Amino acid sequence: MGTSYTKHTTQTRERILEAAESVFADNGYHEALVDEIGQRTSISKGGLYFHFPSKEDLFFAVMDRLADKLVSRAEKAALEAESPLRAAEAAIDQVLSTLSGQKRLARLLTIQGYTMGNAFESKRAEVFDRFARVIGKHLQAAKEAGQIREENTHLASLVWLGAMNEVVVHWLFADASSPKDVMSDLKSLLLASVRSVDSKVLR
Amino acid sequence: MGTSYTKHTTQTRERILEAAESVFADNGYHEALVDEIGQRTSISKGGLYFHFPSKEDLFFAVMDRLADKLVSRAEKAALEAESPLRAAEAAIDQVLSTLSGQKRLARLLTIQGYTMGNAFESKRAEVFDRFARVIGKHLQAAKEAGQIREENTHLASLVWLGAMNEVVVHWLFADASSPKDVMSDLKSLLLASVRSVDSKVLR
DNA sequence: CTGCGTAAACCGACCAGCAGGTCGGTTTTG
DNA sequence: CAAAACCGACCTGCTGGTCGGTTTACGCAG
Repeated sequence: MGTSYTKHTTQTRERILEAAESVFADNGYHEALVDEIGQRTSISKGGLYFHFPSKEDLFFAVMDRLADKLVSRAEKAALEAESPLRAAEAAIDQVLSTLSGQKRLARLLTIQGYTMGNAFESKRAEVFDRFARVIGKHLQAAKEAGQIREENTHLASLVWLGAMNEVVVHWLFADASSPKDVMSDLKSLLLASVRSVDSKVLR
Repeated sequence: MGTSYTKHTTQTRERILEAAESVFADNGYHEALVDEIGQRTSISKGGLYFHFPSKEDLFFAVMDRLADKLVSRAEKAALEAESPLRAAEAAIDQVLSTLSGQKRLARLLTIQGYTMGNAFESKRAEVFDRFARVIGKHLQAAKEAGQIREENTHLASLVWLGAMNEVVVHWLFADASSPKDVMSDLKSLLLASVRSVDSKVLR
């Protein structure tokens, strides 16, 4: 129960979301054509609109699904860490290495997400906030455990998130080394930004 | 010499750029109407298209102009600093406090800039790279002066830039405290990320 | 100073085509 | 057989760009 969707419907929705994800990732919101999603799915436009009321809603659904996947991955990775600070580290590690292998997703999340105009603003905020919260939660714990110096863990989580984002974007644009390759450097920078001066031993 | 534009033409161009900037900032690329730029300028569409070959070019020109302004401000501020690290600090300080007072510009630079779709990708890269380079230059100098620990100054500059960006975006979305108010916290985070462990005295 | 011719600057009604969305009808499912 | 799922030709609003024509600016000759 819970949902009253039939199995078939759910499957189809999933198929559509999958295709839509790749189309949006390739083209960005505006340049993505509903008809192309139709083609890649072998579902007619009418069929598509039976499942989603509008292109916009479809896009939102795609983003939500994506965020769900990544956030849960990150949180799962964080669970296995042996200290709060390590957990925060593991979270960004997970996200970054996932994106490293999937340029398309990375594009969708960092760049294409914006291509919608004002309507997307709140959505973008929502998705990024979810990530920020994951990081922030662990940083807060790290602070309480005395692992870090920084007081303003919320700000610190923004910094971490922003740094990740920029590294990914730079990789996408300048196709520089993949995020995975700079991971260790990046992590030491971010750790240094919050770590208490005398806690090198701790970690 | 140099340019063969008449004074009149230059003035008009400037007027158009000004109006376009605000229209784009308010609505993002796609939702911005050329006609509205016309209205705010009291210049007909034909007149607009006499000065700029397309909406896209106009947008690019706006972004370039904006980047010019900010970058030169940042570099000027950096000149007056007494050490490379301070210079880097001054640069981000300048940018952040400028944007603090102008939400519109901030939007244009951080969010709306993306709303173009694929065509804008390289432009975005260009603009952000200019900022990254300014920061990177001073960080590099700081490294050579032994002020910082971090080896990878290029990565560090991305981190700084990304952090700034995210702080601004978060401010815009969640209308949290203005960047100016978190400046000092932010700066200590960023400084900590690169500073050599025993250089507290130095700065 | 005046008139004039040329080119720059500007006008605004019109065009075109794209793509999101609709809808009456058909097929599938249970 | 009813409802859900799907089809795809068609419609329509929107907006960037065009273009023939008008006005303004300006150098120059009379």
